[in-house]
Amino acid sequence: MDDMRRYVLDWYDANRRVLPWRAAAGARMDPYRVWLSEVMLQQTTVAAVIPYFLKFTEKWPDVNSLAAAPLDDVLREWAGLGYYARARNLHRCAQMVADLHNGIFPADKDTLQSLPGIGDYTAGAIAAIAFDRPAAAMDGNIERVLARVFNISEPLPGAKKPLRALAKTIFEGNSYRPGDFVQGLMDLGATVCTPRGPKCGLCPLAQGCEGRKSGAPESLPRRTPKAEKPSRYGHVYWITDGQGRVLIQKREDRGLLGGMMGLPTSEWKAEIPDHSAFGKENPLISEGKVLHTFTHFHLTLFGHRIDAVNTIIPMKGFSWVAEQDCAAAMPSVFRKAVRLFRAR
DNA sequence: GATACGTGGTG
DNA sequence: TCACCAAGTAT
Repeated sequence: MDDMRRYVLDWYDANRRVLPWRAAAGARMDPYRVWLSEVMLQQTTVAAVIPYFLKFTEKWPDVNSLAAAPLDDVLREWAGLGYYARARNLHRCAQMVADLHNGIFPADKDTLQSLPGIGDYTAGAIAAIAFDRPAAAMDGNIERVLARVFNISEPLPGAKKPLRALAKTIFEGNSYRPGDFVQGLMDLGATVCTPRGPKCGLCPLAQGCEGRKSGAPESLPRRTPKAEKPSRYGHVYWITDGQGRVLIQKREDRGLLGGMMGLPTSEWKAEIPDHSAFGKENPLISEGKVLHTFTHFHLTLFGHRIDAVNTIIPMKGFSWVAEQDCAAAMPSVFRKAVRLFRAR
């Protein structure tokens, strides 16, 4: 086990990735930047996160400035990154750190985990990376590396338990460079022990890797197959005032796309909607459809345009905005819809 | 423990 | 092309 630690650290010293949230080798990390990057990286690729991280840190360089910002500003900047509960929790967490901890992030894993949006992994990662504490932190990369090195053939999520026990053994109880060890293991998983086509020839752990000896490291970790995604259908509306403005809606602040801006839509149902209900009095102009896949269902939205409706007084939650910049604050599904309508 | 919750890249 | 996947958390 100590060999593994040394191999990973040596490899990390020679191969560590340069990332915007990372300090120079050996330098102290800013807990705010560690926290912000870890939350953004939850289920999200490095490439997708980088521009958002740069935007956020430029606009809000520390936790107090983020805490002082209106939630709607934070949601606007988060638009397009997905999993919007993260942005709502991020803002709540910033306010709690600012108000309850005088703007200083706690270093203790359990205290970190009590904050909104910080779960088992993120709490361990912040404790280890920002404060160099020997805390267990198991993300998908480390899960994969461990499943291969120790040849854990039980499929996920059942394998979570033995993997978690393994992680606890590996991370806790050794206080030599715990932050670098966590990051080294993650970099190794991201660049060498990759989900497909692992580069075992470049791996510092290849010699003792049981998964490699078994002949099919790429098949690890195994997963139980996921259920097929159902489909849902609805309508999306492009309602203009004839003066370059379009009607938008702020969505309910919980649930799917909670608190985000969007175009007005009907409910999304499992049945394909019946257009004939409007009969020949149909005031809508059909504009094609938007296809989008969320985590747990496929969505088809039928587009409709209503032009020059300048007599509408927006109800609560609705407002007129300039067509040009309406998409910026919206999640991707609505950006697709805006693109559809503006292309005409 | 199971489910809700986004998005863009990839083979 | 399209199912799968990537630095998970909350309920």
